[in-house]
Amino acid sequence: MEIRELAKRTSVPAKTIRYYEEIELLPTPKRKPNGYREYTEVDVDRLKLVAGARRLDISLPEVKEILDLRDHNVAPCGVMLELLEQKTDEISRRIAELQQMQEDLQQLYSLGATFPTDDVDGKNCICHLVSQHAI
Amino acid sequence: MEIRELAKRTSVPAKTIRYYEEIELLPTPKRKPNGYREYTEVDVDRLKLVAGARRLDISLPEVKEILDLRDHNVAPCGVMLELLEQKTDEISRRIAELQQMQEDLQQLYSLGATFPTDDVDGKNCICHLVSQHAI
DNA sequence: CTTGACATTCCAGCGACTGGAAGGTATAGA
DNA sequence: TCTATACCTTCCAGTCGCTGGAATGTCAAG
Repeated sequence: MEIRELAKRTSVPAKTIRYYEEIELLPTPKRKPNGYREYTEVDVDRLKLVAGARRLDISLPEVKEILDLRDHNVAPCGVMLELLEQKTDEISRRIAELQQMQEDLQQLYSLGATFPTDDVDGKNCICHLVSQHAI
Repeated sequence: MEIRELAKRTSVPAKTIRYYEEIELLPTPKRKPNGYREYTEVDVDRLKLVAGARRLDISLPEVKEILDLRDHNVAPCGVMLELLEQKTDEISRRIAELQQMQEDLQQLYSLGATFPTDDVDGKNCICHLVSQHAI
């Protein structure tokens, strides 16, 4: 199949597929006589793994690690499990950060909404509150 | 004061201050006879606003918009309030996304943990589950 | 007189794409 | 046969918000 069909079957843009090839995440495919890339079901499987991992916020170097194991006939399942656990932790931390930020924003907003909105920069300005919003 | 003190008083690295100057977020400062940048309290205030806004995940172009209003003696409080509201929405959405991802990860993990970890790529592999993790 | 801690400029890289230009190819219809 | 279109190819540049590093200059202390 040509790049377009691979793109369609994996929901990965053709442009991104070429990029993955460039960074050696995908192997260089065979070419048709006209120079077009030609893919097989094996490529579909490989790219689906990449796409699934990306959806779980797994980085390209991490995906590459998994694929490299597979390419050397080593089962990557252990590493993948570790990775999923690690991502879970990272995302928990990120959620907590965002929730804190959410609180800060809402507090600033409700305080700022009580101020006049025509103070170019006195103390009665939401901007002043933002300036004071230190670590 | 020199760049190092401005950095210290705002917790913004000197490197970042020069970068902000380059993208015209901060005005080009006066120079001492030796060529060193020289800052005043006005610069401290301005940079504190930038730093506070950044901590609330407000983008540099958005901060620039605020500063441009102030530079033209227009009170930016209205725009700032809108921005805070908008950020709150964005972050809510982001949190929801991450929570969904968290669920997906945990589901995959608990299912994958019941599989053997030596399957190079049959169906009994966490990697296979990840591949199937479509949109 | 040297050491160290600053300062300056400029260039390059991160991550994960994405956009666009310039050109080649295949197919369908007028 | 011409042309429109919808692909394909390569290569270069840009996104965002910094950050690192090299090469060079300046200044104060010991």
